[in-house]
Amino acid sequence: MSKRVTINDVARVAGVSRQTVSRALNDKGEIDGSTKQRVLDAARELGYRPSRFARGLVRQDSTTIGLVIPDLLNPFFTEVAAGALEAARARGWHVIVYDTADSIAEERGTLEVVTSQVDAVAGYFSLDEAELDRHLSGLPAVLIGRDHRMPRFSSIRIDGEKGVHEAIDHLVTAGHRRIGMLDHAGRAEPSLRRDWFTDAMNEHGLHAPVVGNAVQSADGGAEALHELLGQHPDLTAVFTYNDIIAMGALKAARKLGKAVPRDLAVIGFDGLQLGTVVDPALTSVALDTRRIGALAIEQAGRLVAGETPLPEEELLVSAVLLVRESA
Amino acid sequence: MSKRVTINDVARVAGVSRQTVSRALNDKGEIDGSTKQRVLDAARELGYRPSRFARGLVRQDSTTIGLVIPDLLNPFFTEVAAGALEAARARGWHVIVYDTADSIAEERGTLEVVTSQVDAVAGYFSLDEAELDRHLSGLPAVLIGRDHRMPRFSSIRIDGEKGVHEAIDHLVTAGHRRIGMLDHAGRAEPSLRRDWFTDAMNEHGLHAPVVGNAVQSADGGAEALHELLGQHPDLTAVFTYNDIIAMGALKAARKLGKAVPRDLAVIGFDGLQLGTVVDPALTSVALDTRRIGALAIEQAGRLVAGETPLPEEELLVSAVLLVRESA
DNA sequence: CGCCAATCCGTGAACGTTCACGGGAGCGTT
DNA sequence: AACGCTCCCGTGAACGTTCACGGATTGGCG
Repeated sequence: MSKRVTINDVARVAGVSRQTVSRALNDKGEIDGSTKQRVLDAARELGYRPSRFARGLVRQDSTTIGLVIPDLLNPFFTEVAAGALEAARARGWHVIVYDTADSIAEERGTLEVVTSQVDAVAGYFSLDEAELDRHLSGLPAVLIGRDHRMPRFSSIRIDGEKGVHEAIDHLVTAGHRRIGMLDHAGRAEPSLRRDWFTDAMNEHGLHAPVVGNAVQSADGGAEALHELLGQHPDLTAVFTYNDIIAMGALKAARKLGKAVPRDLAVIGFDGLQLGTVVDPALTSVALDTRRIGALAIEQAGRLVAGETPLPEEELLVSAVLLVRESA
Repeated sequence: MSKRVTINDVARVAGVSRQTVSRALNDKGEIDGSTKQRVLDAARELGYRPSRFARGLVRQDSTTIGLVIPDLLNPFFTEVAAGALEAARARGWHVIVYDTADSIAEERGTLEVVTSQVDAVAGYFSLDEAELDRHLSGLPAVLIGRDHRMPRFSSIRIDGEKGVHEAIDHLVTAGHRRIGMLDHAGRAEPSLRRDWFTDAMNEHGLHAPVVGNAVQSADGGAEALHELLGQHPDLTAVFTYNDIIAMGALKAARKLGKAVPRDLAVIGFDGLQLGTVVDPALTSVALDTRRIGALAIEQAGRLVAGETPLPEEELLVSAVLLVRESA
């Protein structure tokens, strides 16, 4: 548990002053070549590493942003995170990733600790704004996929309406009439995506869409499709809450002896890269996931830097139909 | 670009001293209930947030570890990262994630910047130890999946030998004799996994194993299988460098009209959760990915905290055959 | 009334670095 | 010889917080 080696130790060993050591290490000018080398040698000798705290304290740059994600193992969030990391790297910012494990308790715990570690936070939150505000105590925050009422927040909006309409158009054009949906079983109320689906169906004069609920996993999707087809064997197409569920459905369909897309068309939501590894490749209402992550980071960074934030209309990510093989 | 609001501002507004503000915010004792409330109100009013730098400077706790990963979109590394995040959260440590985008240049850039932001680093590096050491300048480092020679490093060793032997045993028992491998095409030299494969084959008296090279992606795996089967149509089984490649191979096999595992058995490496969403579910030589990440973080954290590091034998992660459906 | 303890609060110092400024040495110019 | 310029280096201050200590006020008790 030895004391930390400081810049003064290096200075003493090299026979110079603090400032000269600082100059040597930061490649500032105003220093002789030979003394610079001497300082560098001394630093290496002593195993000196500058304290990031002391350094951060005096120069105000160095921004790090907290990225809060419900579940890194969910490929959707992985892609968002990847986009965020890329954007941050381009700007020289740092990202601390927090995985809340889909748990409210963990989310609270994360919020508790995050304020003292980052300059701003972005991500997926499920707490209401009042509680968020209370925990964050003034920390700039960017909410993804969710609108804000308090002006202190910023948000990245996801618009899937157009994409879902395209998907249903695509199915109807191909002759489908009996189209079901696999919503997710997580929250109490039906999802926004389900609303888009219902609207799109109504627009084609197709009513009473059949809906099943799936846990957010491939197995959940498989089970839900089983159940749904058990009740409504005449369905010729299904739209799912997301790609994970769709991939489960794909597998279940094959087990049931249904060829995709001939006997059953499947359209997912998210447009994951992963959709290409299954057979047939998944047709999906695609979101630009990397862009979502990049926008979130960009906005968060601007908020802390005091730059002019991105305008509302640029914070919108729209989905489009990505036709592959499953429909 | 207003000045930062400091603890002194809060103190002035609340009509107390710095120290009292500090006490109020950190739930220390020795403070009257009413003044504490007054301070808290003032802090909220002003939007005060303590500087993490100043705080970190004076109290020496708060460790953050850098996690360096070649490609977060690769599900294998995602699982490792998830394990790392979980372990870090349990310990109250923070993790800054760096994605080097599979590029040496980015890896160098990351190393350049990482030393000033974290207390230790863990992850996958492709630079040689000498250069690593030069860039890291004394920063504790844990190498994953790779042995170290310099005692200053620590490493998480991956042993796949037993698992690969199990895999080949499994195939041979099922009657397979003509078994090929899809190695990865990245580095110059053949992989360790290929060595294990060759050894296992030799043990069964099966020589001259046929090997193809695949880019690390599903498409790469598909292409490589095409090519391999083109040259050696009599193969009845393939072992692949990893699951991603295997999933591509799976898809390619189906396109070629080969049923898996009847006409062609496929065994991957990694044991990704993802292997269950494809059909048939992927048989694989499985690694405990979460444990890899957790061990890396644990060891890195111990190094910075000065705790006794984990002994060599605990830093070993062994692979075992995970039989699902594709073989 | 005097004393002690408990409770609450404030003041200097320290953490380790960079910034702003100043100063000395050496050399050339007038 | 005086001056100015360039090059190199050092000293005080500042960043914002917590720690260690000491002081003031109050209440209780003999």
